[in-house]
Amino acid sequence: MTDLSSNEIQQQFPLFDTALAEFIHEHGESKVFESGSVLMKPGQFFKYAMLIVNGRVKLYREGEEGEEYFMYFLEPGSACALSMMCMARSQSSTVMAIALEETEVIMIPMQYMDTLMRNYPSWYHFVIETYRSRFEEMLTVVDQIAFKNMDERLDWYLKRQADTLGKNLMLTHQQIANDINSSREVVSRLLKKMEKTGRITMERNSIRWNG
Amino acid sequence: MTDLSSNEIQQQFPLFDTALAEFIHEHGESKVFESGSVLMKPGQFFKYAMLIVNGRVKLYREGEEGEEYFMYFLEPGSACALSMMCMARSQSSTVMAIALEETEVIMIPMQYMDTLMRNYPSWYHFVIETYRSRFEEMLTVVDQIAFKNMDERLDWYLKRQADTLGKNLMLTHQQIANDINSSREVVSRLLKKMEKTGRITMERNSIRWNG
DNA sequence: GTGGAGTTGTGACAAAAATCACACATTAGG
DNA sequence: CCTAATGTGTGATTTTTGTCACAACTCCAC
Repeated sequence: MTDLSSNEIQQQFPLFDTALAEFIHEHGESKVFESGSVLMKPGQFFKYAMLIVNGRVKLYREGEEGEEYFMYFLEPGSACALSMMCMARSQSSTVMAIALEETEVIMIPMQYMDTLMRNYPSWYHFVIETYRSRFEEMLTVVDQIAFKNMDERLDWYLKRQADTLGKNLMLTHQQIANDINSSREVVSRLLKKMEKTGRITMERNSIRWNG
Repeated sequence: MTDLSSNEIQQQFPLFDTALAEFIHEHGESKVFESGSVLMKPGQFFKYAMLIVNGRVKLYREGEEGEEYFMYFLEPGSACALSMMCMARSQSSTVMAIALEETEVIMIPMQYMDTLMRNYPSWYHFVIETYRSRFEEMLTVVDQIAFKNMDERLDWYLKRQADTLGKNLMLTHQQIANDINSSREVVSRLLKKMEKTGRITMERNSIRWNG
């Protein structure tokens, strides 16, 4: 039983019909993740599908030698595609998800997946849409790293951050470098250039995106 | 109505139960793509889910300036995840799929998706598994381009080619360079090194993978 | 205040990859 | 057999990115 009423659920997830919202209200479990806590980590086995009600989650890929690469954010009203893929524990490395703020989640136990799929058409529409949008997002990530140079990738990275986190980005150069798998010095220099063109304004520990 | 009997379908797609195989036999349409023909191209709108019965399909991403990046192969017994996502036409660039050999496909019209999802549990298990495995595959692609140098990426590329196409790879250096978005000279030099270590053997127009 | 940890700026240099400029070999087609 | 097209090898150079070294600045804790 979730903390949210079925009405509130339907409001957050507009694709759900009333019956589905009620089912989820009945069988889902509410959970709150503290800012900074791990929702998902390499090698994990999933027992729940996770729906984000509130807050913000960052997903990134970890390499074998501890490298990182930022993939995308999960926002309220979306679901964690990976949790729904009911993945078996994976190979060497997989995906890391951490809460950027206090994040409220509805956890739906795996055992209900069949029922949901069979009896609630709006559920599988939601599932398909979730997969589709994440897949598309991954494709744009591939585009960037496969085809673009650092300056363009950095620009794109900042744009995405600003789109979901707001124009005032509390990020150090080092954090950015980690997210795009570059080095602090390179990021510093490129940011400097971007400041000259007026695309950003820099302060200590933060960057303002001017678009 | 497909050319294949429901028995043959079940044989190719072991996850399908008998009822599903019959439904697909009934409502699917067989189609053969010539070697080299395009199954899917940027900006396309899908009316069918595609199941690969025979042959081999190569999927790659196209960049804005005509760059390419090889993503993965579709093999018999698998489905095109993208076709099943019922995508709306996409942005600037998306995915290209071409047949490497004569390829036999079952096309299932989109209008049956709801029925299939609702009444054939083995269908959505298949769909989920298709998404999951493609997503994982995309993640490994990201790993390579984000974290690895050209020599490792080339090695990984050749390994994958050998895994699905066999150890004798009919590829020119230029084709390889296109697939991994590098240049012919770089590929030539790296191949030379790999030949010295015995990992491959080179001939004109082909490379033998020795593992 | 003082000290120290964390952040940023910058030059010099190294490494990886792309590009340029050819030479030369193989093969297909007349 | 000759020629043109295609494929391959290799040095030299440039561009891009990563690395190293170190200075300077900010801020918090003591």
